[in-house]
Amino acid sequence: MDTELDRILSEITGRGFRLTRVRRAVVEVFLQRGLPLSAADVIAALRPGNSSINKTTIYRELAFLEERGIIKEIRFLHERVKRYELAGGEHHHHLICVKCRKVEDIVLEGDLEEEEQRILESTGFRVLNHSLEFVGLCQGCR
Amino acid sequence: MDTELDRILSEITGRGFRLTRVRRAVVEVFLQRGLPLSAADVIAALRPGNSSINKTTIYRELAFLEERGIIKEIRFLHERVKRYELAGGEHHHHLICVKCRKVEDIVLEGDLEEEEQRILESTGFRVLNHSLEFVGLCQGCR
DNA sequence: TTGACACCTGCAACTAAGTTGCATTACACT
DNA sequence: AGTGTAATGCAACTTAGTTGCAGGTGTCAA
Repeated sequence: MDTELDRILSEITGRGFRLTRVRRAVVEVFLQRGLPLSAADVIAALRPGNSSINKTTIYRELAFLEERGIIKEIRFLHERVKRYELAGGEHHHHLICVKCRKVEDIVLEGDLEEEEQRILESTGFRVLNHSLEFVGLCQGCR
Repeated sequence: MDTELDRILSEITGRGFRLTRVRRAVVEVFLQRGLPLSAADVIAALRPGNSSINKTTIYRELAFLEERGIIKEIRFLHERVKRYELAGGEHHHHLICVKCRKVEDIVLEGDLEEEEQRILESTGFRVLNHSLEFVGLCQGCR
């Protein structure tokens, strides 16, 4: 876990960027939570220890980490807020419980490769990326 | 095409709701465009002929049509606005071109039934709904 | 055809999420 | 320790959508 933190931090410094108090804290929050977080989530997570963080800083930090490919943006259906999760893990999707709002990761068996190939052949559209999420009831809420 | 309009309008009146100027106009816009529209799109489409439509009315009308299952909400990755499209058509997904922003409908061959069954078995999560979109380059932009 | 009532509409003011400009602070390197 | 640039904080702004309320209009019954 901490090796993962070190890996990310040295990826940042290795490319000549500064390792600031806020930057380190934001990355740590993503590692601790392991789930998609909004700017508000990050701010709430940092508030207890660090009361003076500004929302502008967090928004800019999230943009910074996204541009460097350390986190990536995701949006959930029917939600207005941007969320981010750590990039670089295994390719997965999300299960979102409509009742308790819990989010789980899911790795599909057959991924969408064949569908994307078929789309290219039938329409000429070259898929670069897809977004897939499942909405329903988690085990506890059924 | 007009039979489809009639079908929707009589679905509205049949359930005891009024058929107003704005309501009819909004449904017509969705039928004409046949693609996901934001509130701003609808307003822009109605402005030429009908300069006095208010954005509040459009937002409320979209909520009305959604509650009655006539349109449904969709959100595209990296977009902040809500979009809606007519419900009731064949189950499909969207291809969104990153370059020209054009949107095409796509019907998948094998749909996600088996995956959803597998998810239920392995995690206990009952999928009610999914959202899937493909981002890439359309034939014209490649 | 008219009247009445509930639904619909428009306006203004508000909220939430995110963004921008600018002055100040603090990393990291010498 | 000093310096330059990246990072930060504050305030003001933007965009998308929402709410309260007063007034208007479609529909149904008489």
